Amino acid sequence: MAEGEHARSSVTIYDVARVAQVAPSTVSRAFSRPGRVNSETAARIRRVADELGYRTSPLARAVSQSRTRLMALVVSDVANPFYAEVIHGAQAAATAAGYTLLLIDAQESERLERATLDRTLSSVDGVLLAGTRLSDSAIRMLAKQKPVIVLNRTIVDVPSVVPDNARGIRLAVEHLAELGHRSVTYVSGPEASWADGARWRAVLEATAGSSMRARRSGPYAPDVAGGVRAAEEIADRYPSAVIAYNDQLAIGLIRGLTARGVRVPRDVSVVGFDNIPVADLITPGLTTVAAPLYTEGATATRHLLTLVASGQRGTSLSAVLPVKLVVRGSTGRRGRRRSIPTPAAEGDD
Amino acid sequence: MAEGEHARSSVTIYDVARVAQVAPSTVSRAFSRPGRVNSETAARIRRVADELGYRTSPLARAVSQSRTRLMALVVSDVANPFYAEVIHGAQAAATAAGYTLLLIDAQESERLERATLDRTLSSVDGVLLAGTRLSDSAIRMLAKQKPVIVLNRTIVDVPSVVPDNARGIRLAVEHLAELGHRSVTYVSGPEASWADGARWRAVLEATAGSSMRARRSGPYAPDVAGGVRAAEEIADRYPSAVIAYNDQLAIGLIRGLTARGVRVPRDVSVVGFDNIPVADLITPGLTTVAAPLYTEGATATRHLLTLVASGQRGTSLSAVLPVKLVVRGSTGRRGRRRSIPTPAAEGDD
DNA sequence: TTGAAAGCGCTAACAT
DNA sequence: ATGTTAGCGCTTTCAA
Repeated sequence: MAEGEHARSSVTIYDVARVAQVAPSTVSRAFSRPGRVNSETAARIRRVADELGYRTSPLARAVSQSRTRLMALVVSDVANPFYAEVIHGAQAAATAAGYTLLLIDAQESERLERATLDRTLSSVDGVLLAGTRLSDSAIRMLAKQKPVIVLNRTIVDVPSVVPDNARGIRLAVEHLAELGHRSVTYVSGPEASWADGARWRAVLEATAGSSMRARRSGPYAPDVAGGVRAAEEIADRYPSAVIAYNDQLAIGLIRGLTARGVRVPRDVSVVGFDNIPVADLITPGLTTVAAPLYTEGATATRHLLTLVASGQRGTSLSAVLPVKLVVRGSTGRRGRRRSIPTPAAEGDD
Repeated sequence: MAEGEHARSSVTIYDVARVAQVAPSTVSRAFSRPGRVNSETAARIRRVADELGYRTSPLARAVSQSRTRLMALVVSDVANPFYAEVIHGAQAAATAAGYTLLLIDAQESERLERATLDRTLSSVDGVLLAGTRLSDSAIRMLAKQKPVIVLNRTIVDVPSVVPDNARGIRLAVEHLAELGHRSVTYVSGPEASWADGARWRAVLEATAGSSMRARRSGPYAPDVAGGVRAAEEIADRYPSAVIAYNDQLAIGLIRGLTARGVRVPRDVSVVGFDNIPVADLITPGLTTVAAPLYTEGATATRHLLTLVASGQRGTSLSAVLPVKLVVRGSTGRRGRRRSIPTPAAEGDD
């Protein structure tokens, strides 16, 4: 091998076969179906393979088997801590099953997402859509070609994995009610988001029976900057309690509010959603609905691989994962409000 | 196609060839070397391909070309925000070059890393080692088989991309000196870490000429928990200024210190390294050396693909990326110390 | 510019 | 239990 160059073509199954004095197919069997070959022959083959430094070629195998042991994981922004946890779970489950992850970061661009997915689709056994810009119908089309699981969104005929949004929001609302709050504002995320709709509906449901009032503000970008903007908009007639679409929005909200002299939780209580790691690091700590991010990724992956293995399109493979409320410092008893001119219409907060 | 099943075998190059009335090889050319085929024929082929819904198979192509357009990205923990940024940059650069990322999360396990890499190696054109448990020699071996770039670490004969640790630390030390600090403690990360060694050495160098004293504490795990532990150990004779191995350690340190009644920055100034997004979200904001995380990922990827394209083992492709100091609230003037029994030996802090 | 044929590394179907 | 042959989808000689 010339200096400065990489190893040429690798050792093939034929090389092993020749040295081990067996047919290539036998070598193949020795590696894929060890049971179907004489144990002595198998041992000899393995020994020769080791000596020669033979490595099977997953790609070549994939071509002849049309089974790649690769799965695509699509997110809209890898750097988002929400996805980080999901990826972590997906990665672990995939590795455990002998699968490898193809990471596709759509970078918030539908065009890029389609293009990349298009290029990649034939190389994978299945697709996990953790964060996607694709329309429901586009996803249904996709699901006709390959096994697909969507995360954090439900689509007719496509299996999904979602956190129990309704219960999470209910827990949050109850928590606020216990603290004496009589009204809650939902600070919403992206308009088109299924999760946002689900959460807002849950707020309405959770407050319906009680004496709590629900309002909505937004939409805002589901990041810290979006939260800061939200704070600007609600600062002059801020509510006593807020539930934000997600943690990042909540964190931005707290920042923006604090910067304007509104104290959290003294003046306003803030609840987030997801429980990303930062929630515990900021001051005050963020009270939030803890979604099992890691588990979502892992579960979705397992379901996907089940689908792959069965070769069916099991739409019944959806899951709703349990959530819980993590109470930290950003929520507190409803206090006497500082005197701020408030529209007369609102008498109770 | 049976209901509930996925699409059978896809449209091949042969199907297109038959319908377009040309030889398969011509279709192949039409897609890979458009110049080498009559433009009218090419147009016809493209039209037929579109009508039939033909998609090239990257895998089959890879088998015959031994060029997969896949690259492996190895990290030790996807959920770590440090890697999140790096992955982001790598992903963007890879996509831009028509490459797809195979994400390998070693989950802090060398065994798992070796195993996964082993399984995957033949499927990729190159490897980007962003966070690895592998030994220098193991990496050199690896680099003999495929193009490799290491991040945040330098290894003889293997091209790398690292931030300018020395300059970053120097900036931090100068900043502390200007604030009146006369001594600095370096809270170190993992013992085996190249970056940790580099940073500690940089602390020594930066303080060498000046009147500053340097001490070292650790090693600690490079995460928030590690920082909390570090706080426990240094709390009773805490220094006036600290530089931590990385941001997570610094954040944990601040937490632990604060919990023990030591105020930051009033009692102790804390500087981190990396400038992960959280650094700006905590209270007080973390003063830190900003490493160009995204750029590191992108640069490393570009270098890797250059290597792949050249087919050479260019060890000269290493880069040291510029850093800057981001001053936030965690550093301040050295104040009068509260009376805490301090070993008499230390008179100046 | 195009076609025919051989080959990439591996697996599957059919023999023996 | 093993060998023989054909074939996965694409590319690459080599001729024409």
